[in-house]
Amino acid sequence: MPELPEVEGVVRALVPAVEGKTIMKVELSDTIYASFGLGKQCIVKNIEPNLFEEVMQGMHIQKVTRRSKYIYFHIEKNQESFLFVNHLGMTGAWFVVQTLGDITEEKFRKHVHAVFTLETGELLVYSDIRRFGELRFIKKVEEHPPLLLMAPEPFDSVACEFFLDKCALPKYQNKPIKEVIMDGQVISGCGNIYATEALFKMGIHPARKTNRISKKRKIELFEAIRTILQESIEMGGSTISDYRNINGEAGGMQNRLKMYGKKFCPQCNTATKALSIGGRTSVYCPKCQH
DNA sequence: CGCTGTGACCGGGCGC
DNA sequence: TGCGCCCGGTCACAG
Repeated sequence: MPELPEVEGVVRALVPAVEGKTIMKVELSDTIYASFGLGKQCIVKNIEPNLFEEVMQGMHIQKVTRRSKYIYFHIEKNQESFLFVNHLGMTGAWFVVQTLGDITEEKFRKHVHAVFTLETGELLVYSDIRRFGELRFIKKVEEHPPLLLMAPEPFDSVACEFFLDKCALPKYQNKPIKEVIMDGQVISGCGNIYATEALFKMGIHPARKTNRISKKRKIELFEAIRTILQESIEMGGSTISDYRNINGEAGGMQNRLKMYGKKFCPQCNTATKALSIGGRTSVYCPKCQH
């Protein structure tokens, strides 16, 4: 499951591999075409697959950046600039290879959905096992309102204050803190893994009502989230199931996780508990987290 | 109008 | 072996 640190790793790998190159050709999977025929929009959103292939042809990739868990390809053709936005969903992955056979893992090779042939002859490949990811071609972010509603980047100087302000709103006050910190409109890029870790580090029960945490502790919690996101970026992200970096390598952060997916608390050895908060499994230590 | 709750999208993996 | 169900990030849409 790619969260912010994993997406950051993908972007850092994509930058030197594709920036400055031109897309000569795009081929989308039969699955994408078939879904469109059935009135669905598998992976490619808000545009007909054949039109997507056509419009992406000849696009020059100027920059690749990350915004929350989204990857922005800043592209340009005939002096006109566009945005090609990707979310990896649960199982999306990018590869830059000479041939599709260079993708070593079969499960990724089996689920290739978009192949961009670059001017160098290399293939920029998007693979997505569960197809929860999305590829979106837009002129500017305003075209897709959810992108405008995202909280500031957690490393942005205003992010903590933004978080505190959101917590004070009636709609968030009475919610479990874990649900609030995982809300992309409150904090950007903090998914289940890092929310679980930060709450454990802080000794806060995931179901604790947001307004039952002092401002001081909220600030400390925000700092804990920011710190763990930073640590994970430096470790190359967490490889829990299907996340791979662009070279097909796993990250190293999963070995440092203390609570996510654990059966016993690493501090007191008590059996962990799990409950569902906001529809997501939330693991915690009943003795260390209150 | 704003907020809340729910469904939809998927296939790997696991339990029975 | 085989089947059915669970999981999850995000958004659309219903209520």
